[in-house]
Amino acid sequence: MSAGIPDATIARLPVYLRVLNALAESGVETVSSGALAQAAGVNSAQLRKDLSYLGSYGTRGVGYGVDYLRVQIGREVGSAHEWPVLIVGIGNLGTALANYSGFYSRGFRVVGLVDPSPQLIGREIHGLAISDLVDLEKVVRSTGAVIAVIATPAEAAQGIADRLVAAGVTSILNFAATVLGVPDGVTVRKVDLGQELHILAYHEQRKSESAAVGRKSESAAVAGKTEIRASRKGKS
Amino acid sequence: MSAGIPDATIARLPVYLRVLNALAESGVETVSSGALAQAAGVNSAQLRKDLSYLGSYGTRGVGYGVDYLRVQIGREVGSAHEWPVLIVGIGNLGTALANYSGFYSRGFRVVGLVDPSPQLIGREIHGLAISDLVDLEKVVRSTGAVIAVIATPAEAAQGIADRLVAAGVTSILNFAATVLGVPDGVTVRKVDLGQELHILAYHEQRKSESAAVGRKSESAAVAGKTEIRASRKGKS
DNA sequence: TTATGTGAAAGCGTTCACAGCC
DNA sequence: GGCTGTGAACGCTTTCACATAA
Repeated sequence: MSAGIPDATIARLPVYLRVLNALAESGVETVSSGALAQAAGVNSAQLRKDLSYLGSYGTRGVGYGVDYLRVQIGREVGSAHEWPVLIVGIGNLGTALANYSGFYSRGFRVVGLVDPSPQLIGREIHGLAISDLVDLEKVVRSTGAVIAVIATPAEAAQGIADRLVAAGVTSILNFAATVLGVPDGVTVRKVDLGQELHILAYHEQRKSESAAVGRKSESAAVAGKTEIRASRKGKS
Repeated sequence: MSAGIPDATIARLPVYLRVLNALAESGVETVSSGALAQAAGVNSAQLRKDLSYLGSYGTRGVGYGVDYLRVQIGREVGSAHEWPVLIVGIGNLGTALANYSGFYSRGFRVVGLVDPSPQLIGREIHGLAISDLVDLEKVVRSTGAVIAVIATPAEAAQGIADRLVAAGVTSILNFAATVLGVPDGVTVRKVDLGQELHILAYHEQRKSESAAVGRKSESAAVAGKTEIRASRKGKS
């Protein structure tokens, strides 16, 4: 069954898929959960549990068939479905997103670029012309996009979100530094580029603090959980 | 005490700070947890719990002093500390990050930009010239940066990470689509721009599936957890 | 014997609900 | 009376540990 897969797992599936693709290119035919997990940077139990949500695609005592698993994950990841995506705000970030090849390989198609700047309107990125912000609703309707990315300044974000929702968009990825209010039934995910850096800085500070303590009393610092290893994303 | 604040809380503090700054500008002197929480897009209990990690800075029956709370959060968020940050890979994403004002307001200073492209070397962003990748170690040492951002293609990321670590960097924010191996004591956080979009698409698919079911049997769809509301970030 | 698949335990983070203080 | 601060409950995620199957 493919019902109720946790968000955390959904987020990792594309990573597994990328590793599997690399393995397939190297001619590897079978892979164990341990090897796959290491390549993907996760615990092997986690990998097995993640895959178990999709079904039992491994062989006990052997491992997973690389090609078979690629197909299975691919189905879930949505190579099946091609999602048209609209990007609003074609500054540096919006341009980076429009150029981002990672979207394409996951089944996303950037079908619309919107910006209010006269210097940008009409310019093309990968053959797609930037539309005027005043035509936002028109672009949403003509492309049929239900997923949109907001990469505008914070001040503009709420107004654009309102217009997107009114035009039929039901999922928004928000890069603007503001909290968006949307009606029920619309999903918003917020990405804050500063946030991640901020968490790093916090740990960095704690590292240097405990190092300072360590100089005073060696044992105390090393005890009480050293736990400063390479960490992965929490995320959600 | 400021020991062991959860990552999730650390990630939200800057949001609170931004809201408080806006309130202060509007001349508001006191704010309740409910009002602040709403503006920040979180549950009021969550906000109170988050603030309780910093200390007891509110007044029961009254609320929080806007200015006082700004100072307290500001201390924790690191306006105290100015973090020099290095960005490697000045493509669209790297440029977007170099221009991102959100870093500055959180106490980060972009002190180095590095790229191998001859077309980019020497160009300036906000008065900071792009250095040659071959001088990476030199830049790390001269700037004293311990935090670096990797915004390069996936193939280059691991090699650059190795060089950064060897040069003394201990925290890396990785935008490249690859898992970085680093020694103990070095922290890596990975940001995958496709991942967030991917989670949105998964929910979008489930929305349309349950809508289809809804057309067949109205009650079944609405029962069993409608739970499609505006969601926030899971973080990690 | 080997490696998967999965209940059970542990760990985190969020939310509830109310005691405590102004 | 009102709002903060927080123990307890809840839910989601990760990890352990082992039964299960090749």
